[in-house]
Amino acid sequence: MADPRERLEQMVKLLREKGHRLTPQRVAMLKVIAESAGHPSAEQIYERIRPDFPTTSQATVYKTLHVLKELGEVLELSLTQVGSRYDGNRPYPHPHVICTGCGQILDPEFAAMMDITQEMARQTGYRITHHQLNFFGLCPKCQKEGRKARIKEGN
Amino acid sequence: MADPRERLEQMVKLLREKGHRLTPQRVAMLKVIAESAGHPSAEQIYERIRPDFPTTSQATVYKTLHVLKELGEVLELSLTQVGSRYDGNRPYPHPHVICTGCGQILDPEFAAMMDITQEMARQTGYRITHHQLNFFGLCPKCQKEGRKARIKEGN
DNA sequence: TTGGCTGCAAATATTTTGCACTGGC
DNA sequence: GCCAGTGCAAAATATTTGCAGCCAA
Repeated sequence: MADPRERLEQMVKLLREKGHRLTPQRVAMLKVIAESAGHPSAEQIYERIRPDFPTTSQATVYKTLHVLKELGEVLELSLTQVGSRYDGNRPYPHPHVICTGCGQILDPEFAAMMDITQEMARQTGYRITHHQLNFFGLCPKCQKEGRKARIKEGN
Repeated sequence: MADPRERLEQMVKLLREKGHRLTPQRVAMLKVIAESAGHPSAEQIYERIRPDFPTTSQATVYKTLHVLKELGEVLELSLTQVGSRYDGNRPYPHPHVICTGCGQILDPEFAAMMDITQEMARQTGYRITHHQLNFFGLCPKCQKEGRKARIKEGN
């Protein structure tokens, strides 16, 4: 994971360059996103800035997330059964491994996606712009504790 | 694509075996699913059986889809921006290539997913049960017509 | 000064659920 | 006849939108 301070500065700089305003609420959000090692939901981001900005609304969180998505500074992980999660550290398509027991999300190493994407483009004639690759299963801890899947992610 | 008649019989047989009832509405749904070359939404299935069963409700469609998912007879393709699509012909995880211009969905050939899944399991210690792999881009036709992406599928 | 941003509320869209009634087996 | 399935409506979820007032630049 990148250094949170650097990451924050990057995002601040880009927002400025693109003519977006840096309100205190927005900066607070950026901090949360830059510091999150995991994959927070909009709700979680909201809860984390609420202590400092009690009047903040979810709408503001969603609106800023939308801006950040458009600028390519966060990746939205669309998980139907759980809602969206946001990754501000690796804002480009990459695989995720998701525990259906406890909800933990990992970012495994996997370099071959570019080749596979090209093969798909060749096979279909599509001009492919992005992808999503998610694996679902039980993490080691949930296996040990005999936990059952709560999230039934279909695809 | 499998022969629709055979596919229908398969599903009918399994529902019977598992003690599910075969109501006329349900059989109509099974037919639609077995005959669909594409990836219909719940709504589309609903619209297709409505002429024959005008009082049918969406709830019934969703409930039957749920049963079929549990029996492993349909694959649910969770596309956040468009809602879920259902594949009754290849009810196991496989890649999809989705046109963000017109919504067309293809099922390309790709054999290596098992190996990749094993590699992910090895790397993370997860017991992986299923996955989703979607590619987004413009189909040849939309490229030619200069169409722009309408669906902005995140990941 | 001003237009982007905020925050509240209402709207949207999709899927799920409760429940009385019906009909498949 | 029993009970799963149906159909209507209401609920639950998650996200988006409208708009009046505010404030970062």
